Amino acid sequence: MGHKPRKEMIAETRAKLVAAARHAFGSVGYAEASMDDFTASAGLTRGALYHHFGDKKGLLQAVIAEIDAEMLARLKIVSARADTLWQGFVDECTAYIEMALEPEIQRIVLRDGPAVLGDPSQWPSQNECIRSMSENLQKLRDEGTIVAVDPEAAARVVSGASLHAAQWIANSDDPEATSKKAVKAFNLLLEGLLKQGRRIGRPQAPAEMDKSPA
Amino acid sequence: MGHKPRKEMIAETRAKLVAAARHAFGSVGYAEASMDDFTASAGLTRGALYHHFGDKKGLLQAVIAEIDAEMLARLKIVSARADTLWQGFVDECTAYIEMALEPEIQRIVLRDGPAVLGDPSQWPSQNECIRSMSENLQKLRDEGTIVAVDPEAAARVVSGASLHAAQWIANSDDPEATSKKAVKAFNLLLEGLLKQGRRIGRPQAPAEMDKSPA
DNA sequence: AGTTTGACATACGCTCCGTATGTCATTATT
DNA sequence: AATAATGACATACGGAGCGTATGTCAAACT
Repeated sequence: MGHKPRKEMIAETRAKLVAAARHAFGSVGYAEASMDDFTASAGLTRGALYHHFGDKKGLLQAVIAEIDAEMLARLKIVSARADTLWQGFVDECTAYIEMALEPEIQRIVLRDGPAVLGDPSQWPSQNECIRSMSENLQKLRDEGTIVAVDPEAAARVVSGASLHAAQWIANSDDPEATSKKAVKAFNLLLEGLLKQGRRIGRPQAPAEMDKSPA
Repeated sequence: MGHKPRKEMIAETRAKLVAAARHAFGSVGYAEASMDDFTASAGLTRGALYHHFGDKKGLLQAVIAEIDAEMLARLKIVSARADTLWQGFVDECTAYIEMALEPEIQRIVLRDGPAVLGDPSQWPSQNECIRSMSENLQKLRDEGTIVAVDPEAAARVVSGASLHAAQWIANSDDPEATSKKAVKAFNLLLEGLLKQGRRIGRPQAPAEMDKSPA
């Protein structure tokens, strides 16, 4: 039985390192994660890490890139199966909030990432989720659903809002109740983007997710 | 010539440590700031630091509390001199964005703080700015200007939006242009909170800051 | 005056990171 | 096919930084 080809072994090593780091970063945080420890847990040493990723930051970048790609894929699925563009956009935002509730994403991508690598808007992965959101907003603008606004600008403030909503929910004593309040407030903000008259009347009671404008 | 009373000397020492740490954290970041270095720059040693603040995190907390207090004071001034509650709220948000552009605030409070101390919503200083914003929103709701929404929820998503707007602006190649786009998008979101009909008609051209509803 | 308290400095050990070097298998060369 | 060269890792070493344990000295107390 032949050994696996070289390329595969290398890819496997990289994958093992990324997986081990992802677990360590996600559970104890970047600063507390010992390189000796988590490389050992992958059956390797720091030698491999420095060889493949240059340094600890480089590995964090790789981990974030991986998570970011997964997030993007999930978001695409969500927005693709909506009936209208607006509904897809709203659904995508909601999904974004839900993803930001996951501890791994919150810790690695949303907290340690910016602290270690600087502002996400400068990342090479360019926060793919923002791009996706921008594209949707661009279409909504062309379609005439939302007012004239810079798509990227809107995408950034919206993602900021959803991100904080998620963090608030995640750290809340009663995530269920908090989630309802946060999502409602968030949806109100989103409606600020809609053109005059497209906004539907809202009952005072906790409303269902708004149906998209025809 | 008498030496200063004991209490004053101690307070002075604490202040010197906080000031030195604030400068170090703000310029090179929390992780890169050497305790030996910045305590020495204050004419002290780590002994004083551990005595007064327990550890490096404790000092970061003190620094953030100080900055937070300053931010709150500035925001109160801004909102106090507005003609209407809504205008005050909008002004306060704008001021929040502008403050978030300051490197020291951005780095210490918005990036390193959450990474080291966890989610700001759990901080003892409780993010005083959020509280202030919540109070304003509560009044706006009582007044009937905005729709029924949980004030804290709205405050959190709004601060998240403004924060990301600020980071985007701060790291932009052309802060002037980016600022215009970001603030416009942000103001649109804010209008989502207004009651039906209170929303003013918006021209397509980059609008001035909206005048408050009567 | 003697005792106690507490504000700070000094000293020590430990962990962790980055680099420099070594080793062995795979690939390229002739 | 034999040798050279590359590259994927492991090992070894040095340095920095942090936390703690201990020491010192002045101020407050009795």
